[in-house]
Amino acid sequence: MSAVHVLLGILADGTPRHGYDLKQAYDALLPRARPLAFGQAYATLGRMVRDELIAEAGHDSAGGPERTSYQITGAGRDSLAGWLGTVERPAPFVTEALFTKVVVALRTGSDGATARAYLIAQRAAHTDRMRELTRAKTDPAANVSDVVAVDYLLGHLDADLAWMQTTLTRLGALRAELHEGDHR
Amino acid sequence: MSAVHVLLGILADGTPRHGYDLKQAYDALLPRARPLAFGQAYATLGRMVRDELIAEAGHDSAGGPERTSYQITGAGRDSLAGWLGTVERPAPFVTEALFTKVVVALRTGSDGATARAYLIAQRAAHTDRMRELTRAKTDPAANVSDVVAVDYLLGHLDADLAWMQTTLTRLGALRAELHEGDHR
DNA sequence: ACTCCACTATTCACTCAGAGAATAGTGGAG
DNA sequence: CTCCACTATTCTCTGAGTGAATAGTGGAGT
Repeated sequence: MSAVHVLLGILADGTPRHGYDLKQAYDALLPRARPLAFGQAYATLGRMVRDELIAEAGHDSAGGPERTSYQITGAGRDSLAGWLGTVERPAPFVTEALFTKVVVALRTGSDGATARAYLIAQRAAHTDRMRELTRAKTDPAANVSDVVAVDYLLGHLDADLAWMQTTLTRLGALRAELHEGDHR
Repeated sequence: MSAVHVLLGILADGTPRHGYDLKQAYDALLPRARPLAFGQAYATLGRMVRDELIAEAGHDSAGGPERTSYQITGAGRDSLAGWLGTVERPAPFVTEALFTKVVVALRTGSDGATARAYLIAQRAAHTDRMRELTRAKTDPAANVSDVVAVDYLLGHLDADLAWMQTTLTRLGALRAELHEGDHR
């Protein structure tokens, strides 16, 4: 995921901010997302300036290190509005390692033992993680933002679990099909 | 997703193959995954040779362009077995644009209209895609491999739909919380 | 016979994501 | 008075991902 539009969203209220501040705001806005690395924040801001989505809004070296503030431009607002107004293409590809590993395990091993063992171990890891997330969700200190993010994760872990379950019953057929070409 | 382990899986039967062939085998093994670009295939093979996961198994220039075959090494087999034997960390982060867009839309707009409109449009796109995938699944020409991949996608699209539905009812609370800090 | 096209096969150039280390100044704890 | 934590930015490096360039072979048409 590109950080560009999130940063534009943070800058959309018009107040200029500098890189360090934007990194912190990013992490605060999306606490369950992968933290934005500093290096990446500055690199992204550089590209955004180049693309005229943001512009420098002054340097400030008073009381501390030099820092550069950025503010959103008209093009930046347009880009943000365009992104928010565009539907994401739903699930064009299977990208997850979960799926890939099962296929490769079946293709590699002579019997389905590796794939079966993997699915069973992964299922256990999934249920553990779901317990952990459920705890986080019912925590009295949980805010709405957290609950919404955790619900997203829980829903997909549950979808994984259901898939693993039905795939376990299909392993034989899948294995046979993947090795079909081997004996011709 | 790194292509390394899939390529190792294809080479695991011991027969040497060259880059073009491996790219084709990759796409045939994972037809619902993002196709492996040629450039990426050769770059990945280069790194695998460097890391001694595979080794050159001879050049062949007879009847056509020069081509280099690769075969898996002992270290390559170890790496593949290690990968297949390791459980994936389940859902450490929310990485999807679906989630991010809703949060940014709420944080940006003064009312929740943008977020609501997005969720409704995305819901329609999701149901369309699900119909398309369901058709592909019930197609008499569908093989097991395809059904398993499509089931994976359908499960996650369904999880998205459920999340969108509950998030729509929570938009007000979420918006209030995201703008909390603005008036202090 | 000649041309154009599709296919096999590889390389190159380029952008961006992601991680980590390096630099440098400020303010506070002990 | 030193050390540490924090603010703030830059630099370096690997790898993912895309697209174009190069080059030879074989076949379909006209």
